[in-house]
Formats: sequence, C-alpha cells, structure tokens
Amino acid sequence: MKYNFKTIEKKWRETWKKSKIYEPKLGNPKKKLYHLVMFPYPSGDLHIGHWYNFVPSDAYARMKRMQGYDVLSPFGYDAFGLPAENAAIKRGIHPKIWTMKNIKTMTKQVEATGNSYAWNQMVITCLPEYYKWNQWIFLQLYKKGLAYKTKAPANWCPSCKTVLANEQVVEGKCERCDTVVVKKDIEQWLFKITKFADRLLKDLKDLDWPEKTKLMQRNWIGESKGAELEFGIVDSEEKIKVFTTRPDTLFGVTYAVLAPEHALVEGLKEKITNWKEVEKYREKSKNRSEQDRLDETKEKTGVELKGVRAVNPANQERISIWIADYVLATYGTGAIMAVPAHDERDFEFAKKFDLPVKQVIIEEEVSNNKSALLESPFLESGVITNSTKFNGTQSEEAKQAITKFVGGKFVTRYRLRDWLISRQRYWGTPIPIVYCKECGMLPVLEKELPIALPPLKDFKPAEDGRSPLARNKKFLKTKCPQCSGPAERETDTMDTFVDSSWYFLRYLDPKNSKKAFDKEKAKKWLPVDMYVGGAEHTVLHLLYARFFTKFFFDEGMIEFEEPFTALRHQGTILGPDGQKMSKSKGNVVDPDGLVAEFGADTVRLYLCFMSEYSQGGPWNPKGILGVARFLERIWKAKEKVGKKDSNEITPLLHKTIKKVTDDIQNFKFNTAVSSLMILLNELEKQESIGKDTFETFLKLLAPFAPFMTEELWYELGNTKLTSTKLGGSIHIAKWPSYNPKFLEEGEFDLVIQVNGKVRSKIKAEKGITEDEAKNLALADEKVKTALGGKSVKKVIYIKDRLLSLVV
RNA sequence: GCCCGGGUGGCGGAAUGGUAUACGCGCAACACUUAAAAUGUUGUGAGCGCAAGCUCAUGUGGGUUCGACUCCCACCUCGGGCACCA
Repeated sequence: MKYNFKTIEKKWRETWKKSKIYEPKLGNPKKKLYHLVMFPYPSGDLHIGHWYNFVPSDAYARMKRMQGYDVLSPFGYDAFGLPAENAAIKRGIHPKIWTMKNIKTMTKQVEATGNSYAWNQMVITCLPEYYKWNQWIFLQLYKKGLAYKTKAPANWCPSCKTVLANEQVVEGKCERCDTVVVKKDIEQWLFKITKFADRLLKDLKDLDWPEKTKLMQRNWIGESKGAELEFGIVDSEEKIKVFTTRPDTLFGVTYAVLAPEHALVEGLKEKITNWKEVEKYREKSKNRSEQDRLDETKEKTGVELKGVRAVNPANQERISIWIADYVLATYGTGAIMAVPAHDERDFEFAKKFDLPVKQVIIEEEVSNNKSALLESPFLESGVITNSTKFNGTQSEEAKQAITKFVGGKFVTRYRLRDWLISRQRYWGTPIPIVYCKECGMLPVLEKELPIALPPLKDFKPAEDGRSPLARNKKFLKTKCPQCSGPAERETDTMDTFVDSSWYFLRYLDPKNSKKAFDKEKAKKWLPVDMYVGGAEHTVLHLLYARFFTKFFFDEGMIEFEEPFTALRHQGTILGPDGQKMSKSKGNVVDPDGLVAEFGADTVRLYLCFMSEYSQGGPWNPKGILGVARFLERIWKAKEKVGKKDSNEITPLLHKTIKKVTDDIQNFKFNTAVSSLMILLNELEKQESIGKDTFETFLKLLAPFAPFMTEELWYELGNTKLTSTKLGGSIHIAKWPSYNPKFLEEGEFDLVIQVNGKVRSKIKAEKGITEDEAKNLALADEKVKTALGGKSVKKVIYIKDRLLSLVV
C-alpha cells in the first residue's frame, strides 16, 4: 500500500491536538527544558524561512521530550509593528483586524508543520492583556530612573511633514516621496541600557552562544579603556574635558577639537571672534542629512574658534581649539585632544588645516632623533620622545604615569547608546505618561493600566512630529493622577523590541491578569535552555532581552541574570537560483504547496537534510525527491518486519543511535538524517527486519518525521487510540540508548600507509594491538611491494584505524 | 578602512591531524514494461593503463608533520557585521 500522507497527517494532527501530548504540566517539572523559537511577525504568510527556523529545532525539542525532559515549547506572535499600519492605509482595514486575521491563517500553517508546540501558552503582543505589562514594566523602569525623556533626533521627511521609521528611510530618502530625509530633534523616551553595559559585556562569556554572535555583541557594546584629562582655557575658568585611549601621546597634542554641539562652544561665545562663522558651521552640521553622511568622502571639515586657546596640562603649551563634526557629541566627553602624529583622523585634519604635527612616540630609541616629517601617523606603541621626563620610557607603561602627572583619571567608556523607545506611530504600546499643566510630567497609576489603543482611521503622524494618537481627543485628554485637573497623555508608542524583550517570561502565564509573570513559575522554567532564531537579531533583540532580564533580576522579580542559556541560529534558505527569495524575482519556495505535494514529513526531513543548519543555502527542487523516496522506502520496509533480528545489523544500529543522538544534540540535523539513510540502506539488504530494530529506527526518525513514525508505531501495536485518548505515542516513548560494547566490536578496515601514502587495506578485528596490526601489514603482498625490501624505521598505530610505516 | 566567517565532484554537502568526496541530487547502463513513468540493480572526481595499479586533486603559493580539507605564514576571492567611537 502506498504511503498516503494526506489522511495520515490529518489524523495525527487532530489526535495530538485533542490529547494535548505537547502541553507540559507547568506545575512541577522534574527535568525541565524550555525550548524557544523566536516568535514571528504575523505578516500573513508562513514562508519556508519560518519552517527552517521552527522545524529542525522542533526535532531537537522532540528528542529531548523522548529523553524524558518536561519540554516547554511555546509559540506566539510579535504582533505590533509598521506593516499592519501600511496594510491598513493601503486596504482600509484596521491594523488589529488585519493582524488577527493573519494570526489565524499563520497558526493553521504552523500546525501543518506538525511541530510540538504548547498552543495553550500562546502569546500575542498586540492584545491589551499583553501590552498592559509593557506599560507596567515601563513604569518600573521609570521609577528607577531608567526611563527618561530627552531631545533626540528622529527621521523627518520635510515634504510629507512626518516622522519616518528607520525602515521607511531608503538610502537616505523617504520611501514614499523620495525627498532627502533630515534629522529633527524631538522629545523622546529612552531606556538607560548603558547603565548595564559592563554587565552585558561581562556575562557574555558564560553563554552557550555562537562565538560570532557574542563577538558582535561585544563590538556593539564597544568597551574602551582610557583616560579623562582636563585642558584649561586661557583667561577662563572653563575647562575642556577629553577622553583618550592614548594618554601616552599627551605631549604630542597640537590642538583640541569639540563636537559642534558641545555646550562649551556656547559658553565661550563672548570670547570667540569669528562667532558668525562658527555658528554657520554648527547650523550646517545640525541639518546635515542622512544623504550627506552616506555620500561623504571622508573629507574632514571644521572651524577654528578664534580668540580662544587651550592649555596642554602636560607642558603648558597653548593650542588652538576647533569644532569639527568628526568629533561625536555622543561619545566620550564630546571633545578630544588631537595628536596628529599618532592618530589617523587627527593627522588628516591637521594636514587639511595646516596644523603642526609633533611626534612623541618612536619605534626605537635612537641617540639622535631628528623627527623627520611624518608621511602617515605612527599608530603603534613604542618609545616616548619629546616628552620631557618621560622620554625613553615604553609608551604602554607611560599611560598611567602621564595620566597621573596631569591629574587625570582612568575610565572605561562604552560605545553602547541608550535605547530610544519612542515611536511616533499608532500600532504599538502607548507610553503610560500624562502631562499636567500644574503638576508636570507624571506616570499613569498602575491600577489604570492598560492604557488601551483607541480606534483610529488615519495612521499618519502629525505635522508637528507627534504620533497619530494626538489627533484622538478622547485618548489625549485625561485627568491628572495627582490633582485631577485637565491633563494630556503621552502620544508616542513603544518600539516593538520592548514587546520581544520579555515575552519568554509571559509564555509561562499568558493569561495572568495580576502580574506580568510569576516569580515561582519563572524559577521552575527559566532561563530558556535553547533559543533558536535568525542571526539578524544578533544585536538588538538579544541585547534588549538581556537588559530587561538584568533589570528584573535587580528588582528581585526573577532569580537569573541571563535569559537564554544556549542560542543557535538557522541559516538562510535561498531561492533555487541562489538568490535571496523575493516575490519580484519569482524564486519564492511555497511551503503550503510542498506540503500538498509531498506531505509535511517530507518537507521537514528535507529541511533537516539539505544543509548544515546554521548555513542554509539554495533550495534544490529535485533534492526533496531524495527524502520523499527515503520515506516511501521506510513505508515499504515495514512489510519485512518479522520476529528475527539479525545480529549482523546490531553494531550499525548502535552506532546510528549514538550518531543521531549526538547530532541532534549538536544541531547537526543533516548528518543525523544521513546516518538514518545509511541504516535503512542496510536494513533493506536483510531478509527480515527484527521488530525491535525497526522500532528503534522509528524512534530515531520520530523527531524528523513525526506523522509517519506515529502511524507505523500504531500499526505495530504500540499506540493506543480511542476517540478521545492517545496512549503510548511514539513521541513520548523512551529515546533509545546504545551499548558502547557494540561500538568496539566487529571488523574494520585497517589502513596501511607507507611513507604517508595509503598502500593497502586489510580487514581486521577491532581492538587488535600494534604488534598484531604490524604483523598483518608485513604479511600483506601490497605492503611488501610498497616497502620494496627496505627496513621499517618507524611505526605509528592509530587504534582501530590505521598503521603508518616509515622506511 | 577595520573585525569575523567561508572557498571540497556536474550540484547540496560529509570528514577538525589518520581511508578525501559519506549521504542525497543529477547523470549513464541494465532489469521490469508494448512504451513511458515509477521502482529496482550497478556505475559515477580527473588523467594514464587491457588490467592489477599508478599519478594528480579540498581557492593560490609556501611551511610544519610519518601523515594536512583540517595546524602555521602570505595572497586571491565570496559572504556577514561595524563604520570618523578618540
């Protein structure tokens, strides 16, 4: 009988759902395993990339379940975001209706995969029952001073008169009207993630994450150790504070540079003789568009602050002060000491404006150091020169000494910026803040939560840069929580990354209306043991989730500091042409069509088999035929199942158990499947297949092909099925274990090398000694020929593998 | 520019110091068939040879080693990330 996947898959999908075998009892797990896939955005269509994220990792979850773990594998939707607004504008459907409809469709599609999700734990972030807690968390951060409001630049389209999300800026231009986008300063909310920079960096080292991902997070946090030094200003009480990683070059400073926005510029206004010019430059750099920045040829610009001079604290030398936009206001102190001889950017700037270059570090100490004109800056460390009493010391060692000499201090700086969470958008979580004319800015009372999104028809931000929520008077007008006088609500909504920063906690208790999450339940199930998702979320999502977790820990709300103990990324599946899939290229692989043609098991198996998981690669439409044949052959092999087990197959069976177990554990799904294929190839050569052997084979295959294995398991009389109950399912059967004894017995091909070249292979018993192997080799005709009568000088023996003879 | 990660048959890939090319796709021949499809069997890196076999081959060039896809050095190339971070 041919394998009829359609009826079989339908039958088991329904049976599993009814019997709830994938819904763990959350109460008291003996051996918990929290397996999590990154929840998708409900775009309305589950593409093959989703399958690739969800299916192989489900194989991992399934094996763990069979190994006796209480596996929690939940699923949900990251349901706020811009596409819903765009769809609403385009088709006139409300974002919520569009989103919920998509969720319904996608859930059906996800169910088709046969994945073992605990559907009863579903989380949907755009529902008030979820975003209420975003607001609550915001209030906790606010209370601790970790949520604050400040002027921050937003993307502004001067033509549409609207704020744009980053995704709406395409190559520095507005995606709608192609106008060059500028930065506009507006009051926005930020989370103080920088306060956690050191811990976010330090705690990376213990995580079982891809090294590359950890490295990217490290670079993003960007730790740099250096000194903070103060430069005096002639005839002024003001000081310029600078941050430098090279205090050893202090004697080589020939000018100082402030960021154009630096507050001191304003403070020195009275003294500056070319104020007009200065102001013009400041204005220009402020209005600098994204486009400009992208086009920039790296040519340095700047203006000298004429009439003011700074004093080098090391040698009291007077130096010029400049403003230039190559110095960033947002990093360090917003001011630098310029050492053109030892810094590339300073060198370039000095050359353009004809500023002095003074070398203070040389490669080696020479008796007569005439400093020749430098053609390029000398960036390495070396020996100090031209620096009075520090001459002749090693520059690395002089760092501390020189810093101390001028009364500076050593500090650690981070590149990481605070997290801007304000969005001037409709489809997100409203920020729970009100503004009262009398009492000022106040947080919403916790008992007032959730502040629900009001219905709205027009989703474009207002011309003053405010969110569309500002147009809804019913939403906007409220009472002051303090004086009950008239007040206005904050109209910005939160970045959707807020939603995804703690959803893994909510899964335990998605309906809890009293708390965001329960400490006791969290203690039992978290942290997440295995997190699987795309590498594109390497930096932002993972960093934000770690930040939230550390905050919750500090607040005593949970007892762990890192949310994701282990992390794996799936690769990207490309179209058959090797290009990224896109509708316009017409190279999109449609999973629904594949399921209809081949069945879910086949699609699952091929996704696991086609490539190394983290690598991905092009989809080969013919390749899937291989695994389809494999399943058909298993279906046929069932007919050969008899009582007698052949001993011959036992060593291979045990080898396969070990290989499949190890490979799934290590996310090497492709080689796990290939070892099952090898086993089947051998089983087919047998007259009859033992029932035990076949059952073991089915169990090993069950994580990959849950439907067919369940059906065969049932036909072999293991699964008990009544109209409402499922007993003895293969998916909760005990995972096979191997006997190491079988791996050490039997025959192997002893490879004989002479002078490093393979000259012969001899069948031998496993476990033979070096002498036995040598005797076998020396008796072999081919080896004799290769040796040519010469005497063996050296013998290398690798047990159960190879003998290397050197003559 | 800087930092990572790759480059293996016609194709997807396997092998992390020990038989290079497992497994699969494709291709070829044969069997079954009136025929085709499906299925099954066998073969399949390149070159030389009737053959046993020999030589060459994991981006390129060098090195370490009895032995290198694997380790080291230099270069070529593709992909990813960051990008004036002092």
